Amino acid sequence: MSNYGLNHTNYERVRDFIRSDIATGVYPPGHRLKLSELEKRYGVSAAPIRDALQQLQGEGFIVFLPNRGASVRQIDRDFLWQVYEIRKAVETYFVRELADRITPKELDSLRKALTRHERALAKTNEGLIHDLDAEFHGLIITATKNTEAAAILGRHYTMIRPMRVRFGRSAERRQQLPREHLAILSAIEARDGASASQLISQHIDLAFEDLAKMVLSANSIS
Amino acid sequence: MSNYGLNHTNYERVRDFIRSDIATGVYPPGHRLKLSELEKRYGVSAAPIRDALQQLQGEGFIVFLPNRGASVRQIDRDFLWQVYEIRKAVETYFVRELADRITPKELDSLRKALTRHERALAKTNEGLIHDLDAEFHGLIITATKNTEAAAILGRHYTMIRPMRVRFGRSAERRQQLPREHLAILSAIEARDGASASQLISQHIDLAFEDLAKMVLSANSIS
DNA sequence: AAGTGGTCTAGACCACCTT
DNA sequence: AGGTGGTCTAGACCACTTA
Repeated sequence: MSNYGLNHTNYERVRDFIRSDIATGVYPPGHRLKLSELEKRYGVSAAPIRDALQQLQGEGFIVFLPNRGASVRQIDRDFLWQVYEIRKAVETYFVRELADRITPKELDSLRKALTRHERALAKTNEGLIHDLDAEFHGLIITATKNTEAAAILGRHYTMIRPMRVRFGRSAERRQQLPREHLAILSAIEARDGASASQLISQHIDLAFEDLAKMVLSANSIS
Repeated sequence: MSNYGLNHTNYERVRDFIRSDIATGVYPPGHRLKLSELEKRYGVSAAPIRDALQQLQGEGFIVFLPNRGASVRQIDRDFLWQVYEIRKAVETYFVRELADRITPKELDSLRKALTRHERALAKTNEGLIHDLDAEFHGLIITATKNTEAAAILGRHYTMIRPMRVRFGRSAERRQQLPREHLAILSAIEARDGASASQLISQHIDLAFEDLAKMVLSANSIS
């Protein structure tokens, strides 16, 4: 395993590799993470791998069963709904707060993120689209300086990424997405917290409905 | 170590013991959790203790520094503020949703929790007061069936417990607390989500201001 | 009863701090 | 350089599954 990144210990590197491998779908939901396989893949022995897995269990990415080790967390419809409810609660609140106190620099980074997102939507790379969508929403939370909230929502984004990438977005939704982001951005620029909050609430509802629809129709054909 | 509880492995038992020892102030913020000491205290070797510590790092209770092991997370004023902001975002949202759909049974458990809290306030057991306060707020989230939100807020409650217990509440606050809870409960009973949301927002603001004041005055004398 | 794979112990190794 | 304490390896042990 390379020394890539700034992490100094094996368990930190292994943790970041496994988290990334879960986010990119290398290990699908429910996949059993066996020590022997992980030892081969990452070239270290059991202890640093167990350290990494336990930390990821604390973060909610994997689940341990006593004497049965770890598997990747299953993302069912109910969990998906819970995550979107939390996003709505947190993002509607924070965007309202933010509208009053956002700086020109922060506004500029939001505009740039929106531009990047628009450009990505022309292509069909679902992973990139998801990440730039996440970036836009992440910047709103980052601007409020609430690192704890940013960490929680960031973990949620990472957890649902594989599902989002796998099922994609409907064509209409893909068209609507940057418009909704622009509307939110404009409301923030106009210092209209109430509107921004209202818009982001609708935006998250639509995102959830679209995802739920795509998941459902995918299930019914398979 | 006893087989107390339903946990089947040593790392699970150790994890629960350490989490509880952090919540009750046995290990204060900043305390370095040395393996040799923990091995003696819990009667097991390094591996299950490391497993437990890594999981607690994932949950946010402790922090690892590379090659320096684990210490209990420091709760500074900024983190406290972040946690209360998240509580406001989540609880104002969920109580609004809940007002429409709460069942008589859930209402009853809220009433009972309030009664227990009122009785506890007569005594001066800060730990119990905190736990029953947490119970009331926890029941609101539990009633929404969002286990992920309940887990997040529950962790936050556990993290700030030692500080809350150490600095206590002002006499006025202690008087006000059950009245505010009653007002929130009444608004929920009246199916008035907007009022309940508004009341819980003020309630959390007052709780934060009181805590911040107590911490500040304690700092200025010490 | 054998096989698989997770959990735990003992001890080596190594990074960092102190003298 | 020596000491402290965290990290990692090898292997024993043990729970659970399958035959």
